[in-house]
Amino acid sequence: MSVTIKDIARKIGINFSSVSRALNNKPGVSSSTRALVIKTANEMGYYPNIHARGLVRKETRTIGVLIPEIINPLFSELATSIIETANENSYDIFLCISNWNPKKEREYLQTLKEKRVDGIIMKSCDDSLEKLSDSFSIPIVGYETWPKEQKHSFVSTDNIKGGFLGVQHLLECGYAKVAYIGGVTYSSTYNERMTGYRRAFEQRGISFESSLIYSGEYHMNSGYSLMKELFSAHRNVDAVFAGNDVMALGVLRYLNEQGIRPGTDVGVVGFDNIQIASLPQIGLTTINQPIFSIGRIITRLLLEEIENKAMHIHLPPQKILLEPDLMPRTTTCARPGAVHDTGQQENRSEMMVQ
Amino acid sequence: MSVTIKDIARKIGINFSSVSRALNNKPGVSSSTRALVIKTANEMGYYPNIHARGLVRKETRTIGVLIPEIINPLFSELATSIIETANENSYDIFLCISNWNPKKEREYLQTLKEKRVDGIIMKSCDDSLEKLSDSFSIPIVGYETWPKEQKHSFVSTDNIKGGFLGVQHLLECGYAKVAYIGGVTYSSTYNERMTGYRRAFEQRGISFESSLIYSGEYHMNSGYSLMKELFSAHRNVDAVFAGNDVMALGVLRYLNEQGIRPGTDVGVVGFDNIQIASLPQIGLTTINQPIFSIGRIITRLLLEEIENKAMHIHLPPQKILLEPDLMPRTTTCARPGAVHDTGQQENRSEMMVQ
DNA sequence: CTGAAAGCGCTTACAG
DNA sequence: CTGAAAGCGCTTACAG
Repeated sequence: MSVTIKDIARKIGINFSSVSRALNNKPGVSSSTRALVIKTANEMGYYPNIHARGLVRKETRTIGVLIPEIINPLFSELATSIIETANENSYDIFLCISNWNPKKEREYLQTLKEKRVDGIIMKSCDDSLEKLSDSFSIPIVGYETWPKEQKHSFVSTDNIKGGFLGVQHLLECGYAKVAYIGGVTYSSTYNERMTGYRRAFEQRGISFESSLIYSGEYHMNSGYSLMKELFSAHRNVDAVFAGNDVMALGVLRYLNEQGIRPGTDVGVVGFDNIQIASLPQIGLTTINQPIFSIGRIITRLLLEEIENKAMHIHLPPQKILLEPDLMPRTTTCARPGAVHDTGQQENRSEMMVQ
Repeated sequence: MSVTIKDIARKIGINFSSVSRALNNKPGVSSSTRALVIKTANEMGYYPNIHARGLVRKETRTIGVLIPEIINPLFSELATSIIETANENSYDIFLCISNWNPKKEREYLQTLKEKRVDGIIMKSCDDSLEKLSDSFSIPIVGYETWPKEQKHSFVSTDNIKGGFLGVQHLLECGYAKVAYIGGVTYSSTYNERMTGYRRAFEQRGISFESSLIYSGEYHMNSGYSLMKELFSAHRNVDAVFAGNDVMALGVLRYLNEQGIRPGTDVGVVGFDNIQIASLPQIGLTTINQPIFSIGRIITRLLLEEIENKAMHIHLPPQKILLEPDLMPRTTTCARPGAVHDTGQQENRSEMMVQ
């Protein structure tokens, strides 16, 4: 079928181990036979069998990436960034999509072990990994979610602070009844962003109403229907902190259908700062995650750990928290009687500056 | 390091070939030893080494997916659909992003060969594959772009018809000066969609102006700057057929900045029908590609070819062309004096119905 | 510099 | 039903 080093060796009339040495730039071959081997290999259309090589070298130059989805631009940007960084270091990517399904996540983790990837980058959608990861000799770096007992490094935006910044902004704008429309309850982001939400209230000495806290899924349709639900129960809500940008788009869609103006009538803040959020027609105020940096940092961290492991160096796991930023746009604006500076940078024309 | 079948065999005191048979549900082991093997394997935390297995079975249960990017929702939706279908058939995915770079594309193709993937799904960003694919014994199914000499199956939306539908719609709406702001010139989609553009003019007996044809990249920023360029050269242009939705978003952004109303002042039609296009704030008229079906069809076709190859069945390559659909929204509308039915379904309130 | 051998972890005919 | 052997395609000490 395919050409092997034995085929090449037979053709030239030398031992196949010399072919291997020649092809891998190892010492121990005369430059003349080396040249001949390379020439013949090209002529015969030879390319190495990575599995055979991996079997003896015990590395695959492949890293597994396990994320909940790829449709949300946050994750496609993360994946792009990871792939780029990995490729620069001649690693390839195995992509697994858990679809926010903890069971599927565990199955994939198993597959990645069997595929003998050199390392894993993952965003767990629950904490089920806690037990599983015990049996892991493969380096893993996590994004966002990580179990309490931290056995592996992970990188995340500071979700608590992000939630705090978003809700603080809404309160400073002068919105009075601020709801939280969060994503999946068993995800760490749901809880951390809610903690931020609470702290913003605490800081102002206001108590928040737990009846204004909703949860669903990190999808647009979920944002849409939760907003509908919220409004039919609490007509006087005048601001929403959404679990992420995609959900916020669903919220905006509902408001649009109802003829409710975002910003002026109801303030909306998202999370992630996906590209679409900055489109002038959308103008979604949101919390920025430096997702491209996150991808690079995670990948570099993982590659370091892979190298360290190969050299039998064991370093304690790292925890890297990145700063979120408030991106004020047109879905929030200062309201009559607002007391604080809103930090607004991209003002809408009708906005009141004090 | 890891547990192997030899470790298990040694522990139980049997030959490792029996362990293999037991673990793979092959006949030739007593049910009692089979049970013991499975139990012991679990206790020892055994999982098979896929590379060793692949080496002898000559399959990897992995398919390579080589696409230009993943940020454009069209491609993340395609990837999602491919991954789902592949997983249902217990295949995993190797993801490669060429970044619209023909050189990188060729390198990746090489990598995929070395990784011994069982098959490849690819969207080529140029026709360079024409030579390369000669040396291919791996089944490949293409999306969109394919070389003239068709040696492999491929699946595509009918881009010519799509271009035709979009521009026909603009002309029927009554727009007079319709520009084409296309993507990468060396991509097949650029050319096919332009062919559709031309045919729509021909059908009406109008000649089109080649000075209104622009090309750039399939990104938002490119749409933005090409629109700027177009407008500074031809102020009287009143409609744009964009190379894809992402470019159309850039066009809309520019119009928005200039205070030009899409639809009323300048008609805009995109291509792809990515989710965002249907947001009420965007309301982008576009050509739908049934991208989820495309992903399923491509993957199934590839899996069939992989099976056929294993059974030494050789079938001629297939060419599957899917129907595009016009999705009329608010970035186009019938203008005073328009002669034909526009087929508009989601009318904007100001729209004139005749 | 070159060849012969062992071995990576598995599967699969082949004997018994 | 079980064991011993060959082999998948490669790398890498070990002799010469």
